[in-house]
This record gives sequence, structure tokens and C-alpha cells, in this order.
Amino acid sequence: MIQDINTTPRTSRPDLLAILEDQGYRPTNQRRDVVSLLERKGEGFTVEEVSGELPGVGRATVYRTIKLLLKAGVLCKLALPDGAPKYIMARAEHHHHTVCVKCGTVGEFRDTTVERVLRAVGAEIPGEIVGHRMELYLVCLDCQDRPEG
Amino acid sequence: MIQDINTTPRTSRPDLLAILEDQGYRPTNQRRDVVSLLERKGEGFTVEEVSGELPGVGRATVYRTIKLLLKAGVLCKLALPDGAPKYIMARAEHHHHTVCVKCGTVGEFRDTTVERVLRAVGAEIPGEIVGHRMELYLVCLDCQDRPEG
DNA sequence: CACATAATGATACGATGTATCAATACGTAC
DNA sequence: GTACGTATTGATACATCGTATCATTATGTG
Repeated sequence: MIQDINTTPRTSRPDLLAILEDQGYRPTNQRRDVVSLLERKGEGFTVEEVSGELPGVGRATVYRTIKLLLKAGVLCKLALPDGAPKYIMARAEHHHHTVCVKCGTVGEFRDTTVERVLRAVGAEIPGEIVGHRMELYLVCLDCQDRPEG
Repeated sequence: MIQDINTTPRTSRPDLLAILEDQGYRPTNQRRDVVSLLERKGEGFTVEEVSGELPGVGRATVYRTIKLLLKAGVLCKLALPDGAPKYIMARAEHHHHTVCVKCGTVGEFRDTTVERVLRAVGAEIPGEIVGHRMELYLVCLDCQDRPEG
């Protein structure tokens, strides 16, 4: 029932720059640098973090590029309870996220039961459901191993 | 199975100031003003909104008071995908939130199935689950009635 | 190549929230 | 009620996240 997406091989690495080009945006060097870094990260990052690692690209451009990728649906935005939002590569399948409350590492999982229950719940609530979000907070195995970290 | 908390009468209105006093905090006039306004609102508000309606109370004090209430567990913080976080009165029972994507109105619901499924999911994911969050995004009935709003 | 336009980066700005710190209010002891 | 120690406040500055502006630069196209 549960598929841990992180342990399954990623067969399709989307070419983010190509996706932007398909939408009519120009493949500039700055966008190349940004998406190249994102493709290497993938796991969950903040914009400032990305910007910090790309001193050759303006901060505004990093924000702009990530916004385009969000709109294109290839990135997910994760609004955490505290701190900066994190971004993660989206996948075709709908999924949810796990966040380690110690180290902030973001993971993903998918469970069809969750989807079914959510649909059932939505059917009994007034208004038209247009989306949902679910996150699990946990202490990851790495952080369990080093209790004082 | 589903209980729409908003339609059930609220029997117990917690005295927020008393809760703060129980934790050793002093009942100042400013805190009185803040919690009094929050008790009247209850439904989902931003800090700046509260601060704006209380010109006699310093902005920092409003933030500080709400932080205390959060720590005390009587307020929930809702990190929305965009815009300022909203706060809502917590209730003893665990619950989840609905957010209208048009007008931003926040509601609550509770469904034991959701909890059960989440526990089952958590059991199969590496790491110790310490919490979760779920939100449903919808177009509320009011906003359906006035399509161009 | 030349041109129109998309994109960039520096900067300023807005929003959200916290740190600092002198001034003030509170609770307690008397 | 007064005095005292401490919690609290508010003004201000600051940090972070993100967007608007706009002159300059790069890109695609004829």
C-alpha cells in the first residue's frame, strides 16, 4: 500500500530547462545554472540556500526561476510551521511529505489509502474540494542515532 | 464519522488569560486586550490583522502574546502556501483545517478515519512519527454563490 | 547584423517576525 | 500603601523571505 518514493529508482529525470523552453521561456545561462543545481539537489531546499550557492546569479533571478518551475508544476512548495519554505522536485504521482523535526530533511511517500480517505472526507464537507496537503513530522533514523545533535 | 466542529455548539470557551496566568505569566492590560480580541475572532486571523485592530498595544507585544498562546497549545498556527500564517483557536480534540482558496476562511473538521490511516501509514515509514498536519483546500459555499468575487 | 523584447541584477521596498534595551507595570513583602 | 525586584512593554533596529522597479544586457528572429 505504501510506496516510499525515495527508495525507488528515479527513472525519469525531467530536464527542467527544456520544460521552461516548452513554455516559451528563454534558456539563459542563469536559468541553466539554477536548474542544474536544483536537479542535483532535488531533496528539499530553500531559495536562499540555492541563491547562496550561486553567487554568479542574482537573488531575484533565483526567486523568479523557482517561481516559474512552481507554476510549471515541476516543483512543490512546502510551507513548514517555522522557517523558510522548502522546495522539492515534484513527481507525476500525487504524494505527501515527511519532515524531520530535528534536521529538516524532507522525504516523500505515497499511500492510496490516504487519498481514498481524503476523498471520502471531502465528500461530506460543504464546499468544493480543490486540493489538500498532508505532512508527517518525524525524527529520522539518522537523528535517532545521534540523540544530541 | 465526520464531525464538523464549526456547527457544533462550543460549550467550553477557554479563558485565555487564565491559561496564561496558570503558566506564571502576568495578566497585563495588553494581554487582556489581545486575548479578548482573539476570543471574539476565533475563526482564523493573522497577527498583523490583530495588531491593526489594537492600536493601543505594541506590535511586538501582540506577537509575543500569540507566541505564548501557541506554546500553551490553545492556538494553532496554519502555514498557508501563500501569505501570512493564520491562527485559530485550538480545541482539545485533534482536528484538521479547511481553507477556502477564494476568501481564505478557515474551518475545522475531525475524522477518526484520517487519524487511523495516518497511524497506519506512520508505522510503515522509517523514523519516529511525532506529529502530522493536514489541510483541505476548497471553495466554500459562499464563494460558490458569488462566482466573481 | 539589427532590432524588438525577454531577462537580469541592483536596489528599494513590503511583510513577517525577532532581538535589544530603557522605561514601565506588576506582584509581593512589609 | 510603599518599596522593591522582576516581568512586561514599546520603540527601534534588525533578519528573513519575497516582490516591484528599472536601467542594462542577453536572446531569438528577420
